[in-house]
Amino acid sequence: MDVVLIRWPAEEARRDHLRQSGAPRLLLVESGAAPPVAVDEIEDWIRVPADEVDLHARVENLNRRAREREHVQPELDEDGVLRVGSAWVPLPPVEARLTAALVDRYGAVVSRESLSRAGWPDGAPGRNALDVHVLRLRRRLAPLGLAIRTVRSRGYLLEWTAGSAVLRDA
Amino acid sequence: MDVVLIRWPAEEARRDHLRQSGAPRLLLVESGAAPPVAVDEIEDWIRVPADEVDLHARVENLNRRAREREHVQPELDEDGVLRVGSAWVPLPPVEARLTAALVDRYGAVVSRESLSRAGWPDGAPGRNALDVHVLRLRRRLAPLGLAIRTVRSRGYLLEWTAGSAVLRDA
DNA sequence: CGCCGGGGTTCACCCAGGCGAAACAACCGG
DNA sequence: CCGGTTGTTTCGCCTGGGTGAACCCCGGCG
Repeated sequence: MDVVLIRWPAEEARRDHLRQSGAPRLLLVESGAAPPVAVDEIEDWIRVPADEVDLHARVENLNRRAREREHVQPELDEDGVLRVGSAWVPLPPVEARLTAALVDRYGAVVSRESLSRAGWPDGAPGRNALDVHVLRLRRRLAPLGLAIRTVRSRGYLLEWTAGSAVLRDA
Repeated sequence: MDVVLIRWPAEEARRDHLRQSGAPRLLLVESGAAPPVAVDEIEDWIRVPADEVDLHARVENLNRRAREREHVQPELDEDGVLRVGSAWVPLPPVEARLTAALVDRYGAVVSRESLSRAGWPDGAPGRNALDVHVLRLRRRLAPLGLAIRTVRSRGYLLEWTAGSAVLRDA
């Protein structure tokens, strides 16, 4: 998960997009432009033209912060709010139940059947419903640095975006 | 808790001392010196001489982060006056009661029902009354850097705005 | 080697309901 | 009489949830 450099304010749209996908960003503020207001923990800015050393220092800092995020446990409260550190995302009912199941067995594979039962306690709708909700959930969780990985024909598991293949057992 | 400006690396000892006491710091990096490696999330640095605007932006950013970290929350007194730092707003009766409920469970979701009961202890008016008051409350709280976030189908939640305009400079 | 099929992903589209916002009417206190 | 407060209606957007279909990746098989 590398830090992405973005020209500011020229590439504002790109910044929002990257934020959605949970990538750390360094905004290169063009002279004359007002500095941005930080939208999350993994964003920083620097005035250009900038010293190579300074730029590098800020990039490193962002990288470290992105990595630190992985040591926090995601928490889902009763009101469908998923929190990671100070960041949080509201989850709609179905996705909240799915997330509960995933967080519950965090880092381990949860079968499609379990998920389906978790999401729809009294009968699942079409077979595709689960896939679609997983997709939506993925997008919602991305900004928090969480990813839902597929284990083909087995199920899904929840982990950190930047996380390597390291097994993290309880 | 105001941000402390420190010359770097001249005042390194002072920086460590402030870090111990949990104060937010902005290091003024003298030209030629290497940028510091951040020791925590309430420290930032800027190369001097620096633009006034840039410096201010970083200070504000640190203030916001420090506030979050300390779990500082707004205070509502008996007379319907909401205070945050040195700024304040008078709140009319209904909105004061709603705010009380939100402040009470600060940072957590408050259901529409709870809010409705808080605002109108003996019987709620029409269905939309709450929506409208939340809207008005939002406008009143915005200048203080407070925002009421919607958690769809669950309720509302009070928190600090990402880009608050609250100035608490010396 | 190329075709095929199953499992997954993604997209477009639909409907329903929650919520936001503006505009208006009644009201209350000075 | 006037400005601020409160309640209501109405309109419309956006989101949540669901379905079907196209597509893609990969392993198996002729």
